[in-house]
Amino acid sequence: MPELPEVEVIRRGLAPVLVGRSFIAVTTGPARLRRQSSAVEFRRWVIRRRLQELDRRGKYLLFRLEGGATLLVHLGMTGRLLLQKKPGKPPAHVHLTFRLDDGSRLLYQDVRRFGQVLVFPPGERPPPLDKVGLEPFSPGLTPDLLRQRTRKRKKPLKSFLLDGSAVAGIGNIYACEILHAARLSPTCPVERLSVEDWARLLRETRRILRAAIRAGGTTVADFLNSRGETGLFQFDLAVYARAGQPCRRCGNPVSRLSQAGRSTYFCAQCQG
DNA sequence: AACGAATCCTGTGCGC
DNA sequence: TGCGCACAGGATTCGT
Repeated sequence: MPELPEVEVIRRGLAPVLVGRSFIAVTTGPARLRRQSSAVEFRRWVIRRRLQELDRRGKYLLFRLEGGATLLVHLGMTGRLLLQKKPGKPPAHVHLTFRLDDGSRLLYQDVRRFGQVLVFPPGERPPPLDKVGLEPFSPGLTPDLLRQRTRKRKKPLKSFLLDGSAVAGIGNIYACEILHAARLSPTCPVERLSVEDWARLLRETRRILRAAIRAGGTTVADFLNSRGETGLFQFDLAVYARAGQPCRRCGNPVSRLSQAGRSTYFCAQCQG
């Protein structure tokens, strides 16, 4: 479900409430996530540890705990982190419940169970982070670097954006929107892009991600922030899930094709 | 090495 | 109304 903007919206919602608090109990549900630490590991490294910082890398959330352990959360497709101020009837598909020292609860809910919740002891770098590319807002990410990294590579531009090894945090929705905004074809092999093309792509990437964060993320089906609220950026989407409807720039009907098993929405006129 | 495809899950919405 | 099928925002693993 959530891409970089949605994860960042969750981070910004949780950080002011959670930082400085400590976890006092953890409960695990009957069904396991794709990747999930054991209850014993959670108790050992998370319980009675104060939360010092809440960071984000790509689509990963990193809870930095007192003593140096890290709790890593990836929301997969349908994961949610929900904050319950007062104990109430928990919603369905809650797989983890963290109780806090002020009586509130942090729930991890995930219908499809594609998510990950893993704890890493102090000093251990979480392996999933090794494959995460540069942050889109990092000053080190430049058009020249992108041009260098894509020499003699024939991967279609859309797949390149999705795989996250160069630029982190972009998923299917924002890949489609960014390519449309930059007027670049999703099928174009990356080796054919000029430095000017990469500069435009990078500019539009930053503009769209920033706007989506400001709008509280995109809710197409499942996304809710930590307070259970939807985002608003779905009303600003130019192409995603709009096959057959007129392109907002030129009026041509939006096309749809399948790339690497995912739907790509684009305007054949604007993105030729 | 660098691609694409299949895979892990459940829920929803469509056509018949 | 019910059934089967396609599809859904991600990351990993496997085959070519």
